[in-house]
Amino acid sequence: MQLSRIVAFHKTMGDPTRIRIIYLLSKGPLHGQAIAGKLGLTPPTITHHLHKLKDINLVYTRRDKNTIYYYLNERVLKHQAQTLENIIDEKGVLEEMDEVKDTKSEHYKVINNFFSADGKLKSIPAQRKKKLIIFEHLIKGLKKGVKYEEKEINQYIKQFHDDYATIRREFITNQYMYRENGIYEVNPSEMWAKID
Amino acid sequence: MQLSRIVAFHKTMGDPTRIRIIYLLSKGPLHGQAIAGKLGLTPPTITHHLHKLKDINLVYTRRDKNTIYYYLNERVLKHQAQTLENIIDEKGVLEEMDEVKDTKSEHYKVINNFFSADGKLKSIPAQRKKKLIIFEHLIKGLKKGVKYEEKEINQYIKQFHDDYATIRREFITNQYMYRENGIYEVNPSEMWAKID
DNA sequence: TTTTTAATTTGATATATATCTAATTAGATG
DNA sequence: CATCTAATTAGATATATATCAAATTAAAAA
Repeated sequence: MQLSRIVAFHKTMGDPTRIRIIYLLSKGPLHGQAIAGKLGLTPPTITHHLHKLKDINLVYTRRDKNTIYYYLNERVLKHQAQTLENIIDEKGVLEEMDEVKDTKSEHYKVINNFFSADGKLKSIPAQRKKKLIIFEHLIKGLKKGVKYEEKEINQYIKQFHDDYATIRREFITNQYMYRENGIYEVNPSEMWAKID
Repeated sequence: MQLSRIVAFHKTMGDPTRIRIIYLLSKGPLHGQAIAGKLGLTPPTITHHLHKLKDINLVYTRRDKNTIYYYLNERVLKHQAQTLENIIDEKGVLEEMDEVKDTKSEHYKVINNFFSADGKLKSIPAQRKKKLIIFEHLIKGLKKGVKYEEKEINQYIKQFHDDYATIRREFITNQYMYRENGIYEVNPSEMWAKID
């Protein structure tokens, strides 16, 4: 898990209105005006918060005629809860912080050049070496041993770049993941394409 | 759990510097200037963050001569992680938002009644059953297989309640821990006093 | 007592953000 | 097309906060 993602999650959770929204949605989907009504706030305010909740992938939407229903993505909540516990137990949670990766390393530079301040991928590097560094970075946001559906992978990649199809394909090509019957899973790192 | 406590926790966690501090402390206690050095920030900034971390009871301190060492309170992290998961499992995590409080488990209720908002133990329950629930909760903050000195045990208990001597004695009486030559260690849970 | 060291407080600055009203957009329906 | 409805955007305001330099405090050492 990347530091920026952990921070983004908690920052989003650190607001009473958003916790209330999550609580409401945990009992079933609702549309915007219903949420606004229940919380005594205006629709623009709700839009504002739902946008932030969508940014961390905690809600998703389904449209029915003119009305958009908001659903809670419980998987993300569970996953973040585990990450919290793992900060203490596991080494891997915040691996990017270890001093081993000194700030002058090439990896760090490439990542800094291609990711914008808000964590989005500005473009996909043309150079193979840099491209692999970026992909390796992205793949770390996925859990090992977890089976993902294709749309989950798309959703995850879309956080960083619109062209999720290309990146998803590259994940397979470079053996960061494998696919079986439309189910994706992260490969052990020994199988990944070699950067040097 | 009160809404305000959940929000305060996540608001505090929603900052990269504080996550870094937590990560550093998860590897062992450090004093202020050491943290400042490792993170490339000034002591006032670290003070600022440590104050916020103390507000949610996530760190505690021990003074050694002129130097104050900061310790991570892992129990609080675990507890909040559970709360996160329980938001969706309708265990009454946000009871103040919902009139239906009966779904709460008895353990949960007792813990909520006897712990104050900032995680301190308001009093030691008189009823044996409740008392054991509280002790079981406290004992989970200690590591299994680790040998503690008596003053370490005292230090740990003092985070929650001033009368550490009584609680430490109860730990032994109810077989949550055993003592040998002044060294304490957590017993396997089969040996603990039975609550029902 | 004087000096040293670590931590804290104070005050300033820059940035972020929660909320509202008013205006606009996107679909659906007549 | 014209109208209705739900959602979003734009712009404004008020509040919070992360950070630093400078000044101050607290405890230990000399």
